[in-house]
Amino acid sequence: MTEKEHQRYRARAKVIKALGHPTRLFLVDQIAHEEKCVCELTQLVGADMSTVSKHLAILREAGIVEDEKRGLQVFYRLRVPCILNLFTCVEGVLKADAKAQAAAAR
Amino acid sequence: MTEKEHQRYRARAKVIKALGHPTRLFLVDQIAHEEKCVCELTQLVGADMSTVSKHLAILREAGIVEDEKRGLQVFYRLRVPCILNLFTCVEGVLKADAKAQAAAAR
DNA sequence: TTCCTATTTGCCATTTTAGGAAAATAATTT
DNA sequence: AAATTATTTTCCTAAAATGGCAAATAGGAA
Repeated sequence: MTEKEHQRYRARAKVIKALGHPTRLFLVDQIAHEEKCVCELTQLVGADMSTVSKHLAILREAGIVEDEKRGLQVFYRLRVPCILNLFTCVEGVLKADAKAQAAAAR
Repeated sequence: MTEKEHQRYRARAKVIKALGHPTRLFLVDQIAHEEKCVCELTQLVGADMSTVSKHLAILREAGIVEDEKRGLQVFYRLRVPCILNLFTCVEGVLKADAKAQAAAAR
């Protein structure tokens, strides 16, 4: 792997890694169809607001979501909708797992 | 987020997290179209074989790749081709980033 | 201004991840 | 059987990620 290649894979990995956390996946799902403020997301997640804020910051820095401040609140929305296709694929992996396990048990 | 939901998101995150590393993304790319043995992948990556083996194990445990031992060698291949679509989406994120940066600089 | 609310940031303890070196396994070859 | 090759596992250390609490920041309302 050349240095240039490595750099490219690092950039890609940063985006994917940002999605590699249960809470952040949940957040992406929550704002998939309509923007929501941190306060609402905090309630939905059920963790400290600072924790949720930091998760959102990671998604923002990865370029997956964008934010907009209106009054006191900050609203987050999905920036790249194709992310949702990813979920379909991941479900495919999990389904293949279930099938393989069933076959192994047979 | 209920416990059941959390469990579901954790399973999904495990799959995605497995992809969230430069070397593992590179490995997936390398075996995308034809299986390769650990020895060949080790040379391509340019790291310790034990390191590469461990990365492959993470991908296997996530259900993304599968392995087959033939003689002394172990060959790895992609198990879920839709993973490759993900790369397209990630490139989209990176491209959107570049565009936004260009706009901000203007 | 002062108070209140929403959000982010800094700090800290804990856990997880990464990667190399060496040892352990496994299948071939001599 | 002994030596060789490919791979995995174990051990260990360094680095990064997590998450809550408290403090800082920012905007709006009294």
